[in-house]
Amino acid sequence: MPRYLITSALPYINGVKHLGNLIGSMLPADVLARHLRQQGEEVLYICGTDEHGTPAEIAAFAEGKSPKEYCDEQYAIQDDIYKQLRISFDYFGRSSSPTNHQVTQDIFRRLDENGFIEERTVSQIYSIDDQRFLPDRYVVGTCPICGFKDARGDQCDSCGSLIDPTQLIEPRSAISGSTNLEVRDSRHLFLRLSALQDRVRAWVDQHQGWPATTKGIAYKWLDEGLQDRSITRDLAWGIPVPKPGFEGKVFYVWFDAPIAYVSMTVDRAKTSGDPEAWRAWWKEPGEVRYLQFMGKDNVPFHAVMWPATMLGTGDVWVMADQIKSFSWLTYEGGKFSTSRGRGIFTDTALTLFPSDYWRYALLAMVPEGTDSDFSLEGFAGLVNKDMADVLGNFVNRVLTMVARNFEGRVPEPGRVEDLDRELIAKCRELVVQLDQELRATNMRKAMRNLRALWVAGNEYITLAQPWVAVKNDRERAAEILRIGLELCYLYAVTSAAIIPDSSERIFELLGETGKPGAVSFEGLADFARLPAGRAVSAGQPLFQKIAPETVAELTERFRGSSH
RNA sequence: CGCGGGGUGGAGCAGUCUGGUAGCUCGUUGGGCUCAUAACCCAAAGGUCGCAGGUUCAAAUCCUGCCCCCGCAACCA
Repeated sequence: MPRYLITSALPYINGVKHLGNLIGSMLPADVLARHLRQQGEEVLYICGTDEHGTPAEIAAFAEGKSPKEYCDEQYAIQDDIYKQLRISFDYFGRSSSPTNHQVTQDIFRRLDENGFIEERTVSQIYSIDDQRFLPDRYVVGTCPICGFKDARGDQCDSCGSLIDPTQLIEPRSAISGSTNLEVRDSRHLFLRLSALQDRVRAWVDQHQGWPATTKGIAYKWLDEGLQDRSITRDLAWGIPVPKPGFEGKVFYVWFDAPIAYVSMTVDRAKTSGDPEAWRAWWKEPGEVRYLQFMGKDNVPFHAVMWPATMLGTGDVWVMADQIKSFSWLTYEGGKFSTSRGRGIFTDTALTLFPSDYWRYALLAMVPEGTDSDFSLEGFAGLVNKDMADVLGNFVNRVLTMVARNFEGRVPEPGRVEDLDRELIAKCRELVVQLDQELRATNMRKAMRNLRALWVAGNEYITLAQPWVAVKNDRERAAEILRIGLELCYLYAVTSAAIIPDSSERIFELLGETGKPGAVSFEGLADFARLPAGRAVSAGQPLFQKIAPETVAELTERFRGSSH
């Protein structure tokens, strides 16, 4: 039985992430991690913040802080949000940790020893007043083609032309606005991806089970031919390059970020008392099944660059078996935008509705394959219809009838009929399917399956008509309601990975002391979990509906500043 | 001719790789039920599968061309 290693693409440290970032990497990964643990599998789910690079340095500077201080604060904020969203990381680390410095430098040395590192001189814009080199996008000026005043150094946002920063008319620093710029030469180290291309392709060829998006992007890069890529930067905030002549330079964030998956595992091993425990996850390829989750923008790095890095070391590494990529979640038909305040971000989301509402709705609309659109109306529809009407109402109607007719206790088994047997057979089949879809990371299908289970329960109660039986056939009513309670138990267990809080709430109502997330699907549909006589409680409804006025108000509030 | 993804009943999506009665959720309409958060269950209506052409006994699915939308564009996370 393999061990399961799961990683979500590292969220960048700079600012709170939006709903699209959440559904595109962490939420599906969390569901898989929870589900596998629940089935008794050995799982390690790793994630953390990606902290290096120019944007972090500039954001820190803007707040008058050191990058370290800034990252410490931002890390705490993000960490707290993911806890509230019940993302069940086994470890949520940081790419700036001392361990990552060490691991990244070690891997670099191996690449260097193997001849995959090459020195080159590149010309870049240097800002004398900012005392730093400027990445292309941090140089702005007038577009030489269309005359747009605020064209960026890499591309003009107005006419779309690709430009070189040195072509800009009246170039200035995007950081300070200074026009005191010059072109300077700087020595950098390149990773010879061209020399690793064949190995990467051979590795990609071994993985036919990847989503079409992943394969498409990976082969696109390989078919165009991998270009050698600079892995160093003239920055202060990052991992120092351990090579004579490169003092004062750091690694490019995209070099050290994926390596941080390994480092974070090492950090976790250190804190757990067995410093060598990380090897079981990264050094024993045959024993581990490794699944990565990310938005499609991250695919080139996970399917091509990072594998090239690891293959280039010549060492044994666990590499991805599955690269599960997601498309974009648009917001009310357009893009989420931090600067325009358009869209809902995770911190705000948690102040509006409970975590489970977001988890359920986002997973039901997950952009698996094609882009999908988030609208508050759609969100409210899923919460109101699926959660409140179908699941919440089911639990409520069963518990209420038990409270009124059986003194709030689990009835003794009564007379069984064909209808019951059909329901049980159906549930058994759906539970097996749900397990299969979740393991295959088919989130949409899994969600449909889960909902089908809920509908099956409502259909059963409607046909069995316990409200009639309680009047004239008590033995039959007992069995129907006993099954109704068993269905509640089954719903708690099957939805534990999706909506963990609500799932636990159902267990509480059923008088269960354990956690639904610790109960495997094995034998779940036998309908014999609840002891007769057990007191259950008819509490408040599980979910509150979202009113149309609330939808209208929130739609207006998050529409953003311009159009 | 930059790259990738997409255009399927009112809305959001699956199906396209491996051609063969067009499927799911919501919404709408009708019926049932009345235990429950005016909830639940059943049924029906509604689509020339972006446009044009081609291959085939047969095309949403394969081929060619065109139109439109979204995202990305390698010192950008």
